[in-house]
Amino acid sequence: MTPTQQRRQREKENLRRAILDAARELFISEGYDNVSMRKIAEKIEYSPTTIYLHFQDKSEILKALCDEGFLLMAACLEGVNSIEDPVERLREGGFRYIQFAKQQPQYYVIMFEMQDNALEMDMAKKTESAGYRCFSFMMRCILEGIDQRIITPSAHPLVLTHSIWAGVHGAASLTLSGRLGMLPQELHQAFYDNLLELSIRGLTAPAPTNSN
Amino acid sequence: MTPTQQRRQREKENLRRAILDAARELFISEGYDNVSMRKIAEKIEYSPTTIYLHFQDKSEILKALCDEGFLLMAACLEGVNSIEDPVERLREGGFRYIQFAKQQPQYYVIMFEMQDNALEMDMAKKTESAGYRCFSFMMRCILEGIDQRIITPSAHPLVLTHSIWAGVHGAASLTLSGRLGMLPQELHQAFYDNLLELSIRGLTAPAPTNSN
DNA sequence: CGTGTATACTTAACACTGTAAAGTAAAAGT
DNA sequence: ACTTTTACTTTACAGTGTTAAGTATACACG
Repeated sequence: MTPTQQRRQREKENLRRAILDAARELFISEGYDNVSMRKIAEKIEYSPTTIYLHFQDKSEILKALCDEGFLLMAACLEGVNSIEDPVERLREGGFRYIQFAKQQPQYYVIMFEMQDNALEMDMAKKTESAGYRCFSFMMRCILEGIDQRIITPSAHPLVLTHSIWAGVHGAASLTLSGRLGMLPQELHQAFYDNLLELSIRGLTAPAPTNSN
Repeated sequence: MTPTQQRRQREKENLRRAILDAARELFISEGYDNVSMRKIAEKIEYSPTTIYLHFQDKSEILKALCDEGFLLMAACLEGVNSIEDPVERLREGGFRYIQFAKQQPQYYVIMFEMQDNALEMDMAKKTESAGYRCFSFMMRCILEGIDQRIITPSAHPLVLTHSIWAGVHGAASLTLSGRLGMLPQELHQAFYDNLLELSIRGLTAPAPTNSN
């Protein structure tokens, strides 16, 4: 590849980066639907159609930002890897998960709510993706907990992990969609605490007596 | 009110009903964003602007449908009121909650995902709304469980109820947004079972030893 | 019965939207 | 110096939510 081609490609990547930055800021401050290609174009001082030379359509931009979000979250979660006890690590990870959703609400919405009819993501396949890293952080905690006989292996580890995930995601989702109206402000933190406490208590409780 | 006025009002309500029916079917089959006022109008064979004589704007239609959805769900949940044991009633209610989300995915999306920048809902205030009925179904189970000393009152009942809600909503939300890709199909039911089992085990486990 | 008013609805228009096709100007390769 | 490629823009289309103005019809009343 000639030096000129290298430079050209670099410039191309720069513009792609600029589009992503502009789009992220706009999506975050105005919401996906309220941002038009024209607005993004205006912000980067190019014509609207130029964007289509770098992204197939509007939802492709969203998808790229989604990946970015998972990268951020993965870094956030993996910050607690120093905690020895896998259960306490899981609890702290859960807190951070919810905290991430609250601190980066639009990122979280981008990652989980903005489907835009095309975001299948099939994380199962790209096991090296940031999204998978978030998930496997949780699963590692659970596997270690089972290994150390702190967590009761009452179901397949994948199932246990999804149960925990459902809890924290549910809390995040309810919070972000403003569905916590029936819970007084001063009980919100208690809610997150209790959710994780209940989940962990469920994980660590002795195996069910199976009395039915 | 004269008979003529009565008839007129009846006709008005009929048209309102027709708009709602058309919108629901379209929203459900094409997704909120892909349905235009013009499409709804075409379906009911009126001009687009006529709709504005019955609803302030597009999101008002969504809001009305949202209420309908909660009414459906409330009926669904309250169908298990015959179960004596409050904990088993809660478990079955949880199943039905998730089942409702899966059977009426677009209704569920209408109710929880389609925010449209204006759906505050402040359920706290309209305590007689169907949405509140769904919530209070869950809370009643928990209150009874505490009364009968089956459930440990480890936190404010509102907090406990929200924790349970977060779990089932999380499961529903992950399912509907296609985020269960890492979980093999044959483990999906196990996931729902386990989620409720964990939650209930958390609720019914003895009070934490508070050893820290 | 005839007339004026209120009601229900439509037409036309505005300012947007995402996106495709065609055109242009400059840089690169030969 | 000339041709081709590349990067970008202009123009245009078909669609959007919504508003303002216009129209026809059904009603209430003299």
